[in-house]
Order: sequence, then structure tokens, then C-alpha cells
Amino acid sequence: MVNLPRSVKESFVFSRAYKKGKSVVTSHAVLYFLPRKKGSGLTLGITVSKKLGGAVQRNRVKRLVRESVRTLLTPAAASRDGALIVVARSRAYSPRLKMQTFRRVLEEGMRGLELL
RNA sequence: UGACUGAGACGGGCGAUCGCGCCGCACGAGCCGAAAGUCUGAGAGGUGAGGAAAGUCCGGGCUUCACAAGGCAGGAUAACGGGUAACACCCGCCGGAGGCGACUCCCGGGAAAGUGCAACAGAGAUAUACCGCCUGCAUUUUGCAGGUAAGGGUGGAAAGGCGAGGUAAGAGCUCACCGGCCGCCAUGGUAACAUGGCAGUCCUGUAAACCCUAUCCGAAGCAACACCGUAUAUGGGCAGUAUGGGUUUGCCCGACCCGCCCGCAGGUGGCAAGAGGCGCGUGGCAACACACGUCCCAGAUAGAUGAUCGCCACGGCACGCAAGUGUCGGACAGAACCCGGCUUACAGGCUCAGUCACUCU
Repeated sequence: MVNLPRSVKESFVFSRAYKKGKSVVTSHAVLYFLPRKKGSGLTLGITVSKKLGGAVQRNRVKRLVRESVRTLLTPAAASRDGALIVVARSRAYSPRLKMQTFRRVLEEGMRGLELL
């Protein structure tokens, strides 16, 4: 287990990842990985659209994504250089949403991106 | 005990492990330096969403721009007195409406300045005669002319109500009483107003239709604004060639775009000590004000406040005579410059004051 990666702030990183990054589609989210130059480290970007609901619902999804990624990341994966973008799909939120189901889904996606 | 009414506070609690933002502390390393300092790392500690943080509907503070006074246009408000930084808010009170009552109300200037409107129905909507009533003439079972708003019918509303006089029949036509309105006077009240008296007037509604009256209002917002930095980011390089392909409304014109790699810039202040919270006292019916004491209580910016457990409360359901056991569940909702209100959403229980009904003593 490692510390949480820094967050992606630049919009061009997001758009480049959508266009050129490797992607994996899962039931709750779409994951993209964009390799970047050496020494930049791993960064995490999360996108949750307003379709999911109000600020409370969107915040919850973002926190679950962050916590899942934090617990899933290995030191080897965390030391890679690139941006991991997680886009929550509109069905991702439900009132009964549990941490474990989300973690399982993201694990599947990260294996698909060969991050694990 | 039941059914209500009003006000207020709350919005699970404690603990463990891992993680995140911010704050100052001590430590190590780097840089510049005489020093103060600055940057980064790991460490222990402190602290970290709401009653509505929401809607952004009013009112302020603060900031920048504009600005002689004043007028017009436009907008807002609307009994009276008070509170406040200010308000469309709050408190008190007045009149009206509703409720047996505690209380409640998205009830509150002017219709006697003027204009407009009043659908449908109805004869007629601010003036009119359908039926009826009365008079006259013609005629004989009705017709014509005139008078009439008492009766019928229509409507939300039909000339204020009722009685008497009066009359051909009637009519505020006249009069008494009652109601409304306007004026004056007296008493009470700071006032709105209430009560009473005198005189007048005989009086449709609508101002959320225009309008009139009084009072208030410069504009835009923290993405404001100030400072530092960056510098044609519509950037650089490579490849490629086009009378091509794509987007833009089906077509034409026009406009814009094209593959790969590198790169892309923002930061600090504003900004958390405030019309501040809590306690107590004084004044006031109250809103609130003042005095004293005490506390410091989020500050992010792709935006922290999270995850997993344990125990205890709470609520529902099942089992049980009971103690209890098992199981399921936790609303509305996330700060973004800061305050005062309003409005809307909300599981669940709690406290205080009061009303009505019934029962018991």
C-alpha cells in the first residue's frame, strides 16, 4: 500500500488520454492510462459527470475511486510514469454502493491496463 | 388519556487501524546568505461541513468603475409605532377574514382625479322595461303609447336594508331606525384606530388593467480587486501534399480543422477576530440594545473533511408470559469573500408554554 498519487489538473492531459491512452471499460467506470515522460511519476484524474447526481453523490463516487486506487496500488505500479484517468459511468452511483464492489471493479480495470 | 396550537434546540455517541487538507512546532537535507529567511522530506501534535452549507429571491459589508445639484424614464415597497448596518425581514399593535379555542392568514394606500373592463347568462352591468304592476287609447280576450324598479327570472354583483308616509302604480320622493361613506367635534391612545355625538350624502365591483399618491434605489461583482511571474501558446520540431478528407442544416457557397513527437503558467495577498459564539447582568411587553466575563471555532482551488471494523444508544419486523434474542434500517443534503433574512427539502425523536374534549379525585 502506498500514498495517494497526485491529481491531474491539466485539461490537455485528459483529452490526450481519451484520444491516445489505453482504455478498459468496466461496469462502473472507464479507465484510461497515458504513459508520460520519465520522472513525472503516477498521477490520478477522476471525472464524474453531473448525470450521477448532486454534489453529495459525485463526491462519494470520487472518494470511493480514490480509496480504491490507494488500496490497490502496488509500489511497482505507483512508480510508473503516466496518468491514470477514471471516468465514472452514470450507473456507478447507487445509495447502497459499497466500497468492496467498487474496489473489485477497479481492480479488474487496472489489470486490464497492466498496472497490476 | 386523546386531539391539537405555538416556540426552541438537535440531526446518533464512544473507540481502534489506514488515508487526505490546513495550522503552527521541533528535526534532517538542499540553496542563497553575515543573519533573518526560503524550499523539500519524514515525525509527533492540533484542527477540519450545514440547519438548511441548497435555491440565489431580497438586504448590507467589502472592492473597482462612474458621479455637481436636479429632472425624466424604469424598478421596488405600501395601515401604524418600534428594532436594525439595512431589508420585501423581525417585534408590538390596529382593522379585516378564518377557527369552539390556544392561535393562524401569499389579508393591508387611493375606485369621491381620470380612463378602461365586467365574459356567459340576463330585458338591463352605471343604465335598462322581458314578464309583472298602473294609466291612457284602440279593441275584445289581446294590441299600441307612456309611467314604474316594489314582485319574478339571470348573475359573483341589479341601485344599501327594513318599516311608515306618499302614489294611478311606484321610487331616498319624504321621514324614523339600522348599515356604509365623507366632513366636523368630544373622549381614550405616541399613532394607525376605537367609542360616542352632530351635519351631509343616498352609495356596484375591479388598482395582480392603466393610472394617481408617498418613500427608497448609480453599475458590476472575490472569476471583484492588488502585487509578482510567464510572454505572440493562434507555440516548436518532424513527416506529408491536397482538384484530398472531415465539421458546420439535405445541397451550393463560405468559414474552420487534419498525422506523429515535444511543450502549454500560474502563484501570493484579498481569506477567516467577525454587525462572531457562549455565559451572566441591566433596560424593554417584545424584536433588540448596552455592560462585564470568557472562547478562537474549516479555509480547499481537478477543489481536503474519507475507508474498514468493534461496542452502545435509537426505530421497524419476527419469536417470547417476561427479562431478552435474532434480523433489517439511519432523512434532506457538501463550505468556496463574509454577514442578516426569506423560500424550499428533511428519517427520527426531545424540551418548554398553552388550548379543547373526556375520565378520575
